[in-house]
Amino acid sequence: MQNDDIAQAFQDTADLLELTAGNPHRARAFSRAARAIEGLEASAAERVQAGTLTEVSGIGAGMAEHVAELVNGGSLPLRDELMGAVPPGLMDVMKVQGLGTKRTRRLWTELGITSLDELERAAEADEITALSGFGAKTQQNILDNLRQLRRYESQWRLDDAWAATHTLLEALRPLPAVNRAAPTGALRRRCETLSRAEVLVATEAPKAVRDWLEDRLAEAALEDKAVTGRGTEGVPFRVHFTPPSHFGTAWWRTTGTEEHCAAVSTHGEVPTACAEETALYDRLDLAYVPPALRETGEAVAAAARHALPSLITTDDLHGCLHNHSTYSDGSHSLREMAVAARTRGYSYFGICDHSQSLQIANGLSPDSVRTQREEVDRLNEELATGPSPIRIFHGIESDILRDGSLDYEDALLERFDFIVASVHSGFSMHEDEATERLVRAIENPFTRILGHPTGRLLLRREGYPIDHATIIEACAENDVALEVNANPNRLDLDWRWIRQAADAGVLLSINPDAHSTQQIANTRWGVAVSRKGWLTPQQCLNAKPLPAFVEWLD
DNA sequence: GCCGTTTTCGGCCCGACTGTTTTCAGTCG
Repeated sequence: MQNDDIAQAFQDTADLLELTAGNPHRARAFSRAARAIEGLEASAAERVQAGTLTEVSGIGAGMAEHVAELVNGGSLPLRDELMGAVPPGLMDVMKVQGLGTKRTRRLWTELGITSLDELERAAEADEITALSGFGAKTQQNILDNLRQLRRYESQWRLDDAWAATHTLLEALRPLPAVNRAAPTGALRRRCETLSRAEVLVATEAPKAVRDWLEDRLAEAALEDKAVTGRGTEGVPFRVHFTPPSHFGTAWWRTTGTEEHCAAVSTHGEVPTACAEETALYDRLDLAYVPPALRETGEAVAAAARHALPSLITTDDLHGCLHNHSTYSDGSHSLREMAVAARTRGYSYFGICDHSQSLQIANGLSPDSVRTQREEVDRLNEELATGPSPIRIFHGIESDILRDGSLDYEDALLERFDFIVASVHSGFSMHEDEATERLVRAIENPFTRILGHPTGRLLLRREGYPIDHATIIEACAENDVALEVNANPNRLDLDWRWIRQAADAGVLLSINPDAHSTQQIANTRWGVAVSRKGWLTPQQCLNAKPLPAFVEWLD
């Protein structure tokens, strides 16, 4: 059992305790334990066996016992018991933005609402305003956010779809009937969200594979040349079959959008029996188009001129900027984070904890900034030698305040090696308001990178609206890099704007926004979507080798 | 249910924002 699964069970327990009017402090303890487990580097399951789980702050004997029950028995009795005390649809109601445990409880106990459908009906019938504290505006917000949630719930995040696909492929590939199996469709194109995961299987014995999938997938349904169903975590799948001799053609046809495939077809008759995709593009005298670029027909024109760019890869990255530590809301110490970055082959590392305004994330006071500076200096002496030295740059993720200013006095701002400026509060802005706020931050001489430019959380929250062209222009004029936040919840800047930014001469910085050592690996998602934005290593800030990065800072 | 330089009880992350009511509760980050 993974730490994330355990953390989810604990967070559910916390919510259920509040929904059933249990002790709110006990609920908070479960919430705290969930976050602690989520941030663990080692497996919580192993630590509970070793008896070292109670060493983690926030986990006492009781929580360790709950983890043991979950790991050994596969379920959490307290959660199951609480779950039995509330209607099954109530947890869905709480997913609506603006509905927490208290309002959800009142909707349930006072209006008898137990599901999303009932909530929608009650809001449409203007029944919710009958509750004291619920006005017309709240009712309309509930309705709007419920419909937004419905749109989100038919979509899956790339990382979740990827994990479910990995699980399926690991089981599929050893089957004797399977010659080859690979991700295809939107998943292979690395779309940030997708409606289903697709897999292509090369086999001489499709019936055997279909029978296996019918047992393996939930809600399995057979189609002519495919099987659909749901895999782990409910991710919807479509598995296509092809004879091995036609694998390349089938892979090509299932990967690209219709628009891309049509554009390729204009260059000649597409061969039906290519075993490899590369042969297909060769036959049409086109350069091989990486799956990331098969969204539109645009790349095909460049492929015809054999002028496709050499897209960035994770191996091109030398630096890892924008990371958090225990100084603010990270799970690992500055030293652990820097060493983890070194282990992953980076030659420089940027620490960018939260600034003072972000109290919830333990934002750094000016005193903490100075203490952290001293530690950075000490670590830089320690880690500068050895076979793989790494240099730490002292940065900060400064909040962009309501008026567009940064979060410390200039005298302190100028002491950082670099500053990532990001918005963390006051999201409900009109486009001109948000754009002006960001432009002011970009024009601040201490800002070097604009962090997660729209603040979106994929399938959870829309970003604030910005005029991308104006932001890009301001970044170009002020030599400020744009972040491609690589956290799979964000992937912000959206890849659709990357090419325009790069063409305007703006450097893109692919930043993991890591809050733990494991999350340094988020970078892979940032690289994946940057490739969709045609990004080359030359256009990426942290693909610069250390001396060039230092030159850029200076 | 956790924690402890008030150490076995008593408090528990903190401020902005929204929509409501008219001084505040709930949610979010």
